[in-house]
Amino acid sequence: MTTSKKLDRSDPHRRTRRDHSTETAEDYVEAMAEIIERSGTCRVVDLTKHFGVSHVTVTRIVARLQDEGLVVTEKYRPIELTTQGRRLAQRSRQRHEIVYEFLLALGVDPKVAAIDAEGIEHHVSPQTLSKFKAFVQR
Amino acid sequence: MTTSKKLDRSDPHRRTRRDHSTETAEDYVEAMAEIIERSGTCRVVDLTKHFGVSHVTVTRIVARLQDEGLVVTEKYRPIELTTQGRRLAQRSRQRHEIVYEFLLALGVDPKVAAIDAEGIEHHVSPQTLSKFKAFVQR
DNA sequence: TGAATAGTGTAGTTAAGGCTACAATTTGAA
DNA sequence: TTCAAATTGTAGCCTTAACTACACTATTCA
Repeated sequence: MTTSKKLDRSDPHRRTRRDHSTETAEDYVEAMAEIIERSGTCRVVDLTKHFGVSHVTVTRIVARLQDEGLVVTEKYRPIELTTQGRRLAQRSRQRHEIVYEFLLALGVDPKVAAIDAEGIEHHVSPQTLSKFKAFVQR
Repeated sequence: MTTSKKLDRSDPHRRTRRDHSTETAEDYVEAMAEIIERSGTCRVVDLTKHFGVSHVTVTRIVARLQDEGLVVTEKYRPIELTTQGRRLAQRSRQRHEIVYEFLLALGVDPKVAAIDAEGIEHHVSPQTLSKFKAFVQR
């Protein structure tokens, strides 16, 4: 049997871990979309500033995102989002917004809400998200 | 100036990442406390089953937790929590419970709430947590 | 008691995400 | 136009967390 009780029991944790691997992608395409919207183009240095990490880290993550088909870029050139990347960015941003607005609606301070939303957004299922949305529009 | 706008801007992300490094510790001591409560002792194999990972992964994480003073163990012996470990476990469990109950109170299905709570609990600030608690006791 | 089996430990690999140091390219200003 | 500064790339190292394969210890039951 592949579906034993033991496997079922570990499912929530597996889910948690799998989410981790997409968090970075979501954070990055979301940031890129914002930066492009604000300034026209997105460069490694913009992401370096945005995330507060070294340009090396940014470069490597961008390369991975290109492998995954979310962005397109060439050496020493700005980074562009693919259609797929833009779609992911939009979904991520919407989710982020809802979580943030939800925390505000709960009475959390804007600064704290901003920090918590960053961490929480990646772990909110569609169902929970819709509950958040309904609460904001109470 | 060490507190430039750029640094402030990246603060939320830094916070998110720092949280990551303690998530595992919290998950593990929380699981250990439950297992010890339920069965008397906690062994590597119990954590292996609980998290659905290999015993090697568990062993290495337990070694790290021992370095951090959260657990005590010897070769081929059960794992015990230190006072510090027990304190962390209790705090983690309380927070986990509050998040879970909060999601239930919002109307999220128990199964979905269990999954989301796993992911969310590590990213909830004390302030947000108190809002959650207040909402449950509405 | 003395294997089989269950449980742990160890070695070595992979992948992500972090870093510094140094090399290469682009760009902007004198 | 050319050279210095800004930007990006590359090499190489660290840590965490995951794995397989194999070695070792403990336990159990025939």
